[in-house]
Amino acid sequence: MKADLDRYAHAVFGGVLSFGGADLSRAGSSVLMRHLGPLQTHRPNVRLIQEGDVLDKPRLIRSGWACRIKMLRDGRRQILNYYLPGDVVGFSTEANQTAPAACVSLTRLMTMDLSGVRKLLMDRPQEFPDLTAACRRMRMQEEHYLLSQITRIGRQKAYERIAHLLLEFHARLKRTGLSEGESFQLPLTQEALADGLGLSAVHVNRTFKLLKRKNLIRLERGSVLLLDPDLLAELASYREPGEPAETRDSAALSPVYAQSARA
Amino acid sequence: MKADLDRYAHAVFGGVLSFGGADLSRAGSSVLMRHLGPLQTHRPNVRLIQEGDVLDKPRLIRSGWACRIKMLRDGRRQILNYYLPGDVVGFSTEANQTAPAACVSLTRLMTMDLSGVRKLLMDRPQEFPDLTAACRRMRMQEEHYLLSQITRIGRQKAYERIAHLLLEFHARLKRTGLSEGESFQLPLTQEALADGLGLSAVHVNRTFKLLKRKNLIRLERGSVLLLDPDLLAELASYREPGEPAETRDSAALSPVYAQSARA
DNA sequence: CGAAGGCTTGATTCAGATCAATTCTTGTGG
DNA sequence: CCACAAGAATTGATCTGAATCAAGCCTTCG
Repeated sequence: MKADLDRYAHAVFGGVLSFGGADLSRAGSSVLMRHLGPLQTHRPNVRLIQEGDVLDKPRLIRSGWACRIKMLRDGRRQILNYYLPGDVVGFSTEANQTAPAACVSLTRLMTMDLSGVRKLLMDRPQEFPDLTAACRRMRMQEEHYLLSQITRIGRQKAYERIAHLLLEFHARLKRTGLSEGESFQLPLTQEALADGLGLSAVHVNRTFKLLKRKNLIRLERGSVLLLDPDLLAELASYREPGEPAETRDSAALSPVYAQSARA
Repeated sequence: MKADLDRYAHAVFGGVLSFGGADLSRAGSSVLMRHLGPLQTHRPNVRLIQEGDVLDKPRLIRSGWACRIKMLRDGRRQILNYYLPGDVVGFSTEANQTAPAACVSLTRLMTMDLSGVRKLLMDRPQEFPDLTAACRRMRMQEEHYLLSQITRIGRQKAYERIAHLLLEFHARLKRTGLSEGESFQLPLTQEALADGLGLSAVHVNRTFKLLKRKNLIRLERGSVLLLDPDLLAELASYREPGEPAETRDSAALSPVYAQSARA
């Protein structure tokens, strides 16, 4: 049991707190281990963090999915980002920082308290350089996902959004060892996807149908199989984090200004 | 001229690096002053930072507007966030951090190099606690704006998006002293707004017309007057940063789970 | 003055929302 | 093990907000 936990924590943290395949060292991982709190279970659709809460109780997600949300007055819901197993919610190494948005579980969830790790990193960060670096990569990751989210919902079609998000999920799960080849478990309802994608649940359903008809994906009992990841990536303009953009410099700007005179 | 610059820098930095009205101290501000690089001018629609660039050349915007963008293969453009006078672009206190997105000028721009300040904060942060704190608030701000952006384009109607964004601009300019009562200069083309709002330029134009017809705003020669900020805020679900959400807890979740059994 | 970019407006189309059933799953208690 | 209740998923019909296409019309500004 202890050994099992150990292996798991290393895998998860190596994947999630690392960026671009760089793993947490064995040492860092075991430091982590010694400061993990007990496992805790949460029901689906429960608020883990309220908007405005002080971020002093970070939690590592061991299993299940969560997200951050913003509500509009009339009940419309926007999911800002998703948290997958291995992700950390409510984390900040700054004192008194508050949550800019609420965090809720989307499925049944198992989490572990990370307050101990947080304390370590706040009190003597220089003693844990690789944990500190991992935190930094984690923050960069999160910003990357937020920017992707904006691009998806701002400028992409329904089928592009879905393809793009599925590719993101696949890549993230792969890094924590939770995918099997080109398939993975997707425990979200179509409504939860819709609220992240800026679409209606009905349209998510229809777009799934379209992607299935085109032989791009297969869906069965909560699992997704990407039948043609390259084509999907192509049609969703998907890029792995770190993968450089094609530099069509002129296209980025109004054509007129591609050359032009002084300011 | 020197005195003028001094005053300006204090005002701008006090506003922008501070959060919720807390100003940079006179001391911090003057430290800053002594480490500002020379003024530099940039034409409109010029790339200041490429995606992937190392973030070692932060710049303070003295005048003009900029933004971060993501391009899709076919030329669609999504503006991720806007930078206003007083904002800082390309800033990171971490070594070797790279830009997750390109940054371009939207108007003619005047900026000042902040590499000196960055060096200070990386080498001896503890000597400049209020600058360090200001950086933290700046990061929080930026995340707040990204989350607002997601909510706007994900779940709001065109008129809500525009109202919301105008209110955000007004609040941000007010903090740097660049608004006059309920009016402010908006030097963006409707296309630049459209690319941030996930709309077409034509529809932005029509929605402006609608808001004018409803006597909610007035537009003239690049300036915006908010005729009824409270009503605008109401209909756009706009909240000032820090203002708590109404806690309609049940509405945030599927109705069914408002009470319910064990996990 | 002239040209270019930006703004405005009309006409038309279309992607996606909404409304309304129906069916499929899944978990539950008897 | 079965019946059933509650969500989910699916599908059809219809509506609509916003995109697109296409002109004109203002403003700058060199």
